[in-house]
Amino acid sequence: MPKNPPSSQSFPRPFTAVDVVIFTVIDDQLHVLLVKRPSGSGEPYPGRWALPGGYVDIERDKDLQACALHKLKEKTGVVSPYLEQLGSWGSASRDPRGWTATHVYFAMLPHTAVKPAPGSQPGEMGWFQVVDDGVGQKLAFDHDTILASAIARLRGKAEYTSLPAYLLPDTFTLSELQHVFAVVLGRPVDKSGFRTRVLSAGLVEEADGVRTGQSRPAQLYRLKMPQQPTFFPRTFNPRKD
Amino acid sequence: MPKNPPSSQSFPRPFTAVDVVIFTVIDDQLHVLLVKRPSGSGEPYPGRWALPGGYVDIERDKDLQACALHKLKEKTGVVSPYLEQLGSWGSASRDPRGWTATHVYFAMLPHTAVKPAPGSQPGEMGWFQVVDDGVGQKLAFDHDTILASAIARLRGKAEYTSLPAYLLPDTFTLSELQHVFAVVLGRPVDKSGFRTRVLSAGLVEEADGVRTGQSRPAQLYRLKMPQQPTFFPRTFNPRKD
DNA sequence: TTAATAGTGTCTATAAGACATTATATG
DNA sequence: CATATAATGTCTTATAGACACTATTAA
Repeated sequence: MPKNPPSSQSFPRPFTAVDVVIFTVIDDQLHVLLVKRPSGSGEPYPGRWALPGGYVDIERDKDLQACALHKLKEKTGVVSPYLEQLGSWGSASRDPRGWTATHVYFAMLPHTAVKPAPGSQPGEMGWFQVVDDGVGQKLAFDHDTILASAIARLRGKAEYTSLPAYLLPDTFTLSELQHVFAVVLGRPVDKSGFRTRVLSAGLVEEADGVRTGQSRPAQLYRLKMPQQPTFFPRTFNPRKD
Repeated sequence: MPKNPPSSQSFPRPFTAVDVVIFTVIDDQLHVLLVKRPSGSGEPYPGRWALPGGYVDIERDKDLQACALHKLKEKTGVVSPYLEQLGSWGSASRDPRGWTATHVYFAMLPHTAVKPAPGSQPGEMGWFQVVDDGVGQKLAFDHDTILASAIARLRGKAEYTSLPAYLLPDTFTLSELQHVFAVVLGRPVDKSGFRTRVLSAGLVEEADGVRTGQSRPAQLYRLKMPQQPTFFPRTFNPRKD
């Protein structure tokens, strides 16, 4: 990062922001968390829904990921979610307040882990169902584009990694796991093939206990290595006839 | 990106930079372009090698990608390379001059396309062979980490996409294509399987002419859709015996 | 004619897709 | 016993891997 006014560095700097795309599954549907833009004067996109985020505070945030985790905890109470970087968007035109670059993170949570934020007003924040490549309404800034990119990433990675597993609580049955893959992929997933795939990849290990219901109880499992997603040797590849 | 001093926005802002990891193949080896840090007083990491890049100029650069393309053209003369975003790195500590976030791009070029930059001194810029996860020496800033991440991305994507094809000129033989995959993956690639894979994925189409040499001439091919990489239905998966 | 590389064919291994069958719980 | 879902089994198909074989050029 070379040649710029040595010692002074007084040239104008863009704004630096962090936004977080937070996914969860509610009632068997993929949802994303949005917050309402404030309506004060001078505020861009007043009243519009937007991804949770904000400017980097160089006093408080030691790095970008810490900033993202902070915003995530603020909105959901969740401390260690699955979090990966999605990308960054920066241009002169995306924010009327000036040249802004935002670093976007991508989080996945079981809905059971979310605690309503204590100090927040109802109506300022909400879970929106994901339909196709968005939430069916225009968002603030370029957040439509960013959200579409996050959805594409999630669906794409669901074809060859274990990502959707992070939408479930710590223990789950194989049927629940299969179901959350089907929800993310938007198509049915074959049971037998799915089980072989998951078990032979060493994605899960048995946990104590079973899930009881109206029928035969199901074995509980947990992720063997929750720190990082597992890569399957092949993508899902349904026959096209 | 909400709630901050309305109207004023006079809080301190991080520096915003763009760096570019530029890969090419020289003499059958993967190489990356590095530039030497200036040695003036107040300059961080004087004399060290670093990724080409620099601060975003909000007057000149309309967005991050334009900034990356500008830096790429400046160093190599190349105008439309394969370019994708790698990620961003930002923290209080990665640059002694202050809180800095850099947006890193990832480019791939045929070495034949590179024109020596007109105004640059020799010794200020060089192609370094990639060995394992770096270039065998400590780089400026956190550029070791960034470079390792870029190498991992390239090798990883070579397992299931056509990315390495962007290291070749417009037309190439299937043997040349197979060879550049072997160079990137760091292991031999079977000829027959590779050809079926490439041809049935519709990655390439025949171009006019053949490559002549000491033996049977080889058909030339070109990428069918150079705008975006092709995804193969499976990863490479050599038997482990 | 030989060397060298281009290009094809054959066989096997792996894992997914489709779908049928068996197992085990509740009511 | 009926029902529901868990769990497993069977058969087919797609594609990679290994490697042998044929084709076509130059020297």
